[in-house]
Amino acid sequence: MGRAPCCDKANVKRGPWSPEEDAKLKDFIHKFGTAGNWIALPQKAGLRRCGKSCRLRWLNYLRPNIKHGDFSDEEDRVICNLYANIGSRWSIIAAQLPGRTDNDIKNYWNTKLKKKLMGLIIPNNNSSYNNNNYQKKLPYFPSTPLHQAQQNLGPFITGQEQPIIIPSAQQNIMYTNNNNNLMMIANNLQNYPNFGATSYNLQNYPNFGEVASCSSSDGSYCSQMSFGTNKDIINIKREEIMSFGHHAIYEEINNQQFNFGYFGNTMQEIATSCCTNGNSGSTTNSSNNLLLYNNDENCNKSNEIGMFYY
DNA sequence: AAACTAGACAACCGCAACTCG
DNA sequence: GCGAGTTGCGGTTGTCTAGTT
Repeated sequence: MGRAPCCDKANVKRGPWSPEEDAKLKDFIHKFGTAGNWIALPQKAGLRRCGKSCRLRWLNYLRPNIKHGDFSDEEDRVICNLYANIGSRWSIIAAQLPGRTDNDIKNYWNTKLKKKLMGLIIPNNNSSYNNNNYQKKLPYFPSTPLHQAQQNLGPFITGQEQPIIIPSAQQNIMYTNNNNNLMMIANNLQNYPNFGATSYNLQNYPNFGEVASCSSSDGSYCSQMSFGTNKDIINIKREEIMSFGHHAIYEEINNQQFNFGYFGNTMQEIATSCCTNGNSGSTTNSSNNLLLYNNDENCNKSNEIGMFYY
């Protein structure tokens, strides 16, 4: 025997709300509030609706101070940063954007923002390679099935396009992987044109503008990594990072730990840390390639997510 | 002009967490 | 501590509309 339904579906109206229903619900809540019980509310208010439906309609559209319409650049930035950090926790993200609802943000992300970001990050393999076009040198950062990943990586593998060169001596690379949003950051960018290019591209994009930076007191190496927006910068000292298990970086939000990224002095170190944190990374042969995969629940390499040369 | 398609967004569903007796 | 009822959340589906064929 399953759970009892929350309402009698046969006698309940579904679909879009009419202005009359909206007015009834608004009027009732203004006069009596929700009385702490959404399930009983529709009957009291004279609505042939499910209590859950009433709650949703009120929270998403009828309550005061709801903001509709286009999202601002600042809102884009907040959504992107939070999504990169905590994933699809829409209610937490909505809490940071006054007037916006979780449903609104979820729809916006799924229909617009995600595409906007992917369009900037995935290289367009159809156009000719141009040394001055840094977009073409960006690492491959998609959340795509393997076959599509291979398709996109094809030109790199076959040598039709230049691979991304990451110096093996590269220090303090940070590789973040949160719900398939990936980015790669390195310190001493001025010494590494390719990473400088990556950073340049990301920083030119307002939503990633303040995502991350490395700094040190003497500039010789990265002793501290910052991650976040101006409002919410998290500084993690190198010693602290290295003291985390497997070089993984965690952040606590609402008493829950979220994986924040991986840290290592070499790509091998990053691969090792990825392996122990839900992904797997491997170095292949002597050509200094690094392949990263998302693991499925059985720990099989199921989804190629990135390929880097160094 | 009709049929079709894609995008946007509103609404629903199922499940887990929470509350309270 | 337990269980029923309720709420909150995130994924998914449904509906509407504008654009295209």
